[in-house]
Amino acid sequence: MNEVVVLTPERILEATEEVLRRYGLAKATVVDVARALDVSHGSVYRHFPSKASLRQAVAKRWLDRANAPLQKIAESTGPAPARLDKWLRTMIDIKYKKVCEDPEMFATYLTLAQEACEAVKAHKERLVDQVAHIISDGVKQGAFQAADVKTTARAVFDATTRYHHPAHCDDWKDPAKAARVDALLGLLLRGLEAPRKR
Amino acid sequence: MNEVVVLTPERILEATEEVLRRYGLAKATVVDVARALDVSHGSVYRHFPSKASLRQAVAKRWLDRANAPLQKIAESTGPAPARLDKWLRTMIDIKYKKVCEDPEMFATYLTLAQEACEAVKAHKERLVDQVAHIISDGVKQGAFQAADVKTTARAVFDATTRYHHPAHCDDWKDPAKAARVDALLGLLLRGLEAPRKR
DNA sequence: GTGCTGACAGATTTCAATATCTGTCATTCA
DNA sequence: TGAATGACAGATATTGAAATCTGTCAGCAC
Repeated sequence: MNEVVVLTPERILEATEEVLRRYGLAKATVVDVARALDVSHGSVYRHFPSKASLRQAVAKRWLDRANAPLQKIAESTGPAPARLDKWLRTMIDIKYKKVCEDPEMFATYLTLAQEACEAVKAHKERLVDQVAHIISDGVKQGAFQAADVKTTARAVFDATTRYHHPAHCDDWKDPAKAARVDALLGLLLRGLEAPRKR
Repeated sequence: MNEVVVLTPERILEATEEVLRRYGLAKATVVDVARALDVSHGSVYRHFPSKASLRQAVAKRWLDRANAPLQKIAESTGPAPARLDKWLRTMIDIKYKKVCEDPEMFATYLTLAQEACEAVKAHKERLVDQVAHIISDGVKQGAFQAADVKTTARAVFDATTRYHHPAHCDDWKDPAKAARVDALLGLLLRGLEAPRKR
């Protein structure tokens, strides 16, 4: 029963992540990936048309993994204000933990993400939709006021940029971060709960 | 009356900006600056101890210039909500115009600012103090609610990061920007005006 | 004396030769 | 027949020698 191990896109992505972790973004080559899988580099090109597309696929995988827990919170039930608070704090935490536990890999993913900016745009769109979903629930529950849910969701997402956008990750070790996040989320939630004028 | 033109720090900074504009950040050398002033490069080192300090001084000048109009608004009188709105929109506009009218020079200043991160920190502190000043007026006027003015000011500053931090300048040409800024500022002002719970 | 110069040492950058990698494809192997 | 190979051309990265720059300082000029 000598199972022949077939070369799948999934296995290639796995190996690519390993190579990126080991060699770093700048030094990782398609030849390295092929070597890790014990195949010729031509075989890799049978599954991915270019090195760029391989990198994109790695970035996409990473974004999908980051998305899953947030999706879950967005789709849960209960009072919207607490849910939005939790969703935002979870997003902030996910990013923070990622950068803490493996800063080099975080930098790698960051660069990959910049290259795959279309995938990032789609990812952000999904996140804003999740916020919109929560806010929409909040409006139904009478807890939130919002003229345009999607626009409001985007405003909330924009307002927290400093704590989830990787460009600001150097600031995340600020010891006053927790207090600043509290102040920011408090301000936003009060803004959502407030009656709109005119 | 053959006035002898003396070499001042101010003249050196002027020449340095000119050299940066002409050659770009990477290629600009102290020798170039000296040549532009028609002196030996040793003379430049009489006024600035190092190339790094010269760059820092250029960055500082730039930050100070950007600060002036905002300071004016912060110190003016009248209803705080409108003043805060104007202050934030002015800050956003200043950055936007800078990046539009000369993107290369903006990139240059951005790198200089990263090097002179202490000066940037001080600059941001000044800006937050201006926001705090406006919010403090708002509280006195009964228009705003704020437990801790400085913390609230920081939250407002943080919340607008996406529209004033240079890391996001690529997003500033988004045609929906104006609408998104409106939504964000509206949300923040409602949050400031809302009564605090508990 | 004060301010500038220009020659210098060590650090940094440039440049061109060399090595490695990306992406293709005719050929092999099961 | 369809996946994998490995040799290849053109693109990209590495390397080390040469050129340039940074920062210092003894000496010159006013």
